[in-house]
Amino acid sequence: MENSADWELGNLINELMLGRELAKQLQVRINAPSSSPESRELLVHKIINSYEKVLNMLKSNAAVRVGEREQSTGTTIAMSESRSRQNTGLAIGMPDSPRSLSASPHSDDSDREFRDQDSRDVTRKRKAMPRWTKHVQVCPGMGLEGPLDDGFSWRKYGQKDILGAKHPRGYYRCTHRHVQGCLATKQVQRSDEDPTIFEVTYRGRHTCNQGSEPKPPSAAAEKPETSSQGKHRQVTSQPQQNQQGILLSFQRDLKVNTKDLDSHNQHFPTFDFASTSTTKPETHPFLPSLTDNNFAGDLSPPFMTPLTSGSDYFPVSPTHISSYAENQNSYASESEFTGLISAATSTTNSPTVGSDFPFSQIGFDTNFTFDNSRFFS
DNA sequence: CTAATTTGACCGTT
DNA sequence: AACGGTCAAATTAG
Repeated sequence: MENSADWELGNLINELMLGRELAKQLQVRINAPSSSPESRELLVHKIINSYEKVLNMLKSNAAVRVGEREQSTGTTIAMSESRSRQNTGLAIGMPDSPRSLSASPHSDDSDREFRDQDSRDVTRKRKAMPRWTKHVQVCPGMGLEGPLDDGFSWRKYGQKDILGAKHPRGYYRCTHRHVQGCLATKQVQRSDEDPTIFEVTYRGRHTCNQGSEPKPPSAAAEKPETSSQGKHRQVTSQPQQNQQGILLSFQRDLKVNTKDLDSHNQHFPTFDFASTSTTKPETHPFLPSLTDNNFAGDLSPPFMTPLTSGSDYFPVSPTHISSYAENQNSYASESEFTGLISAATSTTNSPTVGSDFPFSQIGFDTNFTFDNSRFFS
């Protein structure tokens, strides 16, 4: 954790220096009557942005700390996902209103009375469960395989249209829930702005021993969205790799999520999850390294494994941060926290980091976080 | 046949 | 009342 802290500190300093620089420029222009009001305005804008970035960093940092503290005292907090409702304007117009015309003659109103306490119980337990979100990005080119194969077997138990979200959210629970009482659960939601990104919210930790029953490596995929006709199968997967392996691939694939940034994403045509087969092995034809995707299956909340350890929040928001800032504020007010991780299936194309990363000029070290083993001190 | 998914209904929370 | 999460009957896949 210290490294990421270092990194954040570095960013803070960089950002502050940038702000100072901008302020100086502004000072110069103020004294120079020749400068246009527009340029001054722009500078002011930049300065404000700079401030906001810094504040966001600090806030999220504080949130992490609070989270850790609460975790260690036994009260778990819910780390909620962020729904960035702000659109950068380039969303693809995917006409999906999954079910609107369903008037199936299928009423089920059975006796739910005796189920009541039980379900209440369950939900209460649920509530106390840790929850963390990770952003997973699939690689457009490779299309078929879902990135969401995280090393566990999930069974879909529901899908819901979420208010304001363009895509429905899929609900999954551990396949072995009833056999082993594993209460792990996850939700998968495709990002609005960038369909290659999925927000995967995990909840609860796997208590099942998935590793004991190895399945052949599968390139199975999930397709959170269901077109009412297309059937799909979903995920089943092999046991976890050892942590080191995970760590390595994680390290390699880690990306900073700059959600609001990529308004320039070219959206590939179809992104057809539907065609993915499932439970069966099917090693991926051209992507032997597929298993790299499995890194964070049981990446449990910060307190469980070093990998996520609170450092998974990268409040990096380049140039336009307006919407981001807004979200940040709402986290703060709700005292919630979002871990944002964008992990790509391929290192080869990473639209997010790099070119437009603002700090790069000041020497941004891509190895910043996950190269140390003492996350938890 | 068994197992997984789909999908409307139910229920707790906000 | 609306929303999000879950349940479970019906359906589909293997």
